[in-house]
Amino acid sequence: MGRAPCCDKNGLKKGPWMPEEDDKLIAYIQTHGPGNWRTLPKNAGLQRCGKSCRLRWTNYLRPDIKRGRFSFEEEETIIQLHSVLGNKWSAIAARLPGRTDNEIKNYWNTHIRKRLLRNGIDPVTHAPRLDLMDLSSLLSFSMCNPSLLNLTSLLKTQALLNPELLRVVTTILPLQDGSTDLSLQSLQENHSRDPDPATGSSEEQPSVPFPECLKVGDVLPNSSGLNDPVPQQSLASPMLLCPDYYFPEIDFDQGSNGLDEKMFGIDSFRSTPVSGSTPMTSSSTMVNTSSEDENGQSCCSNYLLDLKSFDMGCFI
DNA sequence: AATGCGGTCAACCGCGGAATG
DNA sequence: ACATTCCGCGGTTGACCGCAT
Repeated sequence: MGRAPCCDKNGLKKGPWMPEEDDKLIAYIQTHGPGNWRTLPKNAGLQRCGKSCRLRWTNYLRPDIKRGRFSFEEEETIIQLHSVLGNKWSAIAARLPGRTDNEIKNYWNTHIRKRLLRNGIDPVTHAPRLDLMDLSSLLSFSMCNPSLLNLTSLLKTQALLNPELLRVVTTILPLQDGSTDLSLQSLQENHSRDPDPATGSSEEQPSVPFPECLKVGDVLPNSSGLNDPVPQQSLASPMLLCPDYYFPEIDFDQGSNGLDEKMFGIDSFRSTPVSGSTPMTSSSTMVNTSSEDENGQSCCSNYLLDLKSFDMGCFI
C-alpha cells in the first residue's frame, strides 16, 4: 500500500482565509515548524486540506516574505532570469529573496509581460518582434536605422502583420529607395513634419526628442572631454538603436549591470568610443553610457554602436 | 447611484516527478 | 517492482477594487 490520502476533501473549507485561520496556522507552525502538510490541518484545528495550508503559508504568511512593489533591480533581475530560465517561477523566486514564485508569476503576467509586448519584445523569446512592436517604436526604429530595416523583405515575410502595421510599413517603404544616406536624411526630415500614420496626428513624440539629427558623415564631438579608459560595455540590444523610444523608463546608465545582449538574444556587437573624429555612418547609432572611475565619480561616455553585423533575423 | 470594465492578486486546479509502503 | 499518495510547480480562475461612463 502507498501512503494514506493527504486529506478527506469532503467538508473542507475553500476560498479566502479568515484571520482566525491564519492565526491558527501561524501559531502551529511557530511551534512545530512547517512541513507534514498532510497532518497539519487536523493538528492545528483547521478545516482545510494540507495543500491549502502549504500555499497559504508559503505565499502569504511566511515571515520572510517581502511586501510592496517590486524595485527596478528586482524587475530587471526577473526579466534577465526569465530570458534564461523561462517560466521557472520557483527558480526565479529562489534568486529573489523574500519574493514567492506566485508573486513573481503574477507580477510578470500583469506588468512585465504587457510592457515587453508594448515595446515590441516577445515575452517568451525575449527577442524583438515587429508584429508586436507598437507603431511609435517601429517608426522610431525605421527612422534611426533605415539601412538596417529591409522593409521589402519584411513585407514578403510578414504577410500576416496586422493591417495597421502594414500601412505604416508601406508608408515608410518609398523612403527606403535609393541610397541609404539620402533615406536617412529624408526620414529624419520627414519625421518632424509628417503626421503620424497611425493616428493621423501631427504631434511630435511626447517627451522624448528624436535623436539629434545624426546625419551620415557627421563627425561626432568628444562630448565626455575625459580621457578615462573606455569601459567594456555589454549594453547592445536592439532597443539601443533608439533607446529612449523603447524603454523610456529604464536608466541606461545601469551599464553592464543592466540589460544585456543575452536578454535579447543578440550574439555580438561592436562599439567604438566616440572621439573627435568619429564619423557617423548609416549603420551606426549613438549610445550614451556612464561608468564610475576609481574615485566613484560618475563619467559619461558616448559610444558609436556599429550595427553592420547585426542579424535582423531576430526581429522577425 | 448603478453599471460596466479592466487590473490585480490570492487561491485553486491539475499535472508530473518524487517518495513511500 | 509496483501502486498509491505526496509535494511542488505552472496555469488558471474569480473575488475584489478603482475608475469611467
